[in-house]
Amino acid sequence: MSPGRSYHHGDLRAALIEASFEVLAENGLRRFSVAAVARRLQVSSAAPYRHFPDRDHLLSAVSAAAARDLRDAIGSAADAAGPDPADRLAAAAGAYVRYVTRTGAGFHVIFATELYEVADDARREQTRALMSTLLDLAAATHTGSHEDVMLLVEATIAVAHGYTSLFADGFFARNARTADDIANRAVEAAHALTTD
Amino acid sequence: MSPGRSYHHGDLRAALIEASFEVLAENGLRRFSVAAVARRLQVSSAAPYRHFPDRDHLLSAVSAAAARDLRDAIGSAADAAGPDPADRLAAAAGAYVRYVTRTGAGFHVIFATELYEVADDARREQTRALMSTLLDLAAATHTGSHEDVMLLVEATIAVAHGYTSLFADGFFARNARTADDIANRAVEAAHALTTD
DNA sequence: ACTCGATGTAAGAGAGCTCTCACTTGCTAA
DNA sequence: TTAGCAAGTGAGAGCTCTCTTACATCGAGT
Repeated sequence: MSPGRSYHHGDLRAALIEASFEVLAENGLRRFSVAAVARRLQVSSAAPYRHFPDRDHLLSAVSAAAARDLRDAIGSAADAAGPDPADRLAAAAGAYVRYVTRTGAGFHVIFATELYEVADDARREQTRALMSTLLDLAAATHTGSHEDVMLLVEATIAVAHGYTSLFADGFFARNARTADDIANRAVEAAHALTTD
Repeated sequence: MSPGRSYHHGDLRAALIEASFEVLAENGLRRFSVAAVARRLQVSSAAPYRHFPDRDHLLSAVSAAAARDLRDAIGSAADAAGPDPADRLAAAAGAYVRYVTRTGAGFHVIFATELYEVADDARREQTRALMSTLLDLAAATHTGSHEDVMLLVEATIAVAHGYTSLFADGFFARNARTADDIANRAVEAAHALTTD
């Protein structure tokens, strides 16, 4: 226990979620571990289990927080993009790249298969809201069936997630791209989806 | 050791690479382990180390094999798509989705950051050849600088990889998509990249 | 002041993984 | 035929991880 901090942490639960983002950003989901999060906060490796019954419930809370923050980021980016519906949807792709390269928590975390069995109403609500926001942005671009709108959302996410994932895996390393470069290219590619 | 098989395997090296694909397809890169590959072949967990100095060198060999097979798959798909250059490049995206959903070994494996330090000329050559094939397909779609061609290849890969990655993470589970559905949608989205 | 519940710790069981080491087996070539 | 070597094996060291258990500490309410 470090001096200057009391025996009790204060808000370890929130701190665990925050530190989880840092671990995800540094190590990726592949090397995410409860132990690493505890180390980062300099608490014992048993401490997290006071707040989450197991690793997957911690990840579920991270997923919920990521869905909420990502939705905010997408909303802001869309508003900044102006009134044109196609611009607004494409801006969502850029926001996705920027958010996920910064935090490490993208759709692969938010919708991770290991969370399917975790009962967590907060997470369900946040992911629903996130999808709802994306569907609204897509629906504004053209009149189409609900199915078509969903397909457009999924295509936009696929573009954004593809760029992000390849960037995280170092695929663009030789070209020395920055996250902003990649985000801009994702915006451009996403835009192409609505003008074909 | 199972009866009917001699003490020596015959070609354990090749079998390890093949079994690695199966482990990747089932568990993903996240849960890939040398031990799991050895178990699948019913050899001792020490046996793989006769053929590969460490886990990363095994993965590097898998990467080389994946790059070679993926290049073949892309070449075949392009030829099947006919003469139109845009169709041929888009077909590569579909081939990518089909190959990677089947084998689990996509660009996240082929260009995995942990392989950057592994000296493996065979892998370097196969990845170079794969990129070369993609660059040729992209170059045929329009006259542009080498840089522009590279951007188009990267965008195409991003689309294909995004769809594949989300599919693998179960994002489309509720829509009950098959890999072929996803591949067709990737082709369509990739096509949009060349007609904007 | 005192108790009690919430939240921390230390210790460790049990599992899986990477990789090593000494030994064994069986093919190949002299 | 037999020596030598490539390629197996079993055992296990050493690491990290998840999660549990028994105990310690602190703050809040009586």
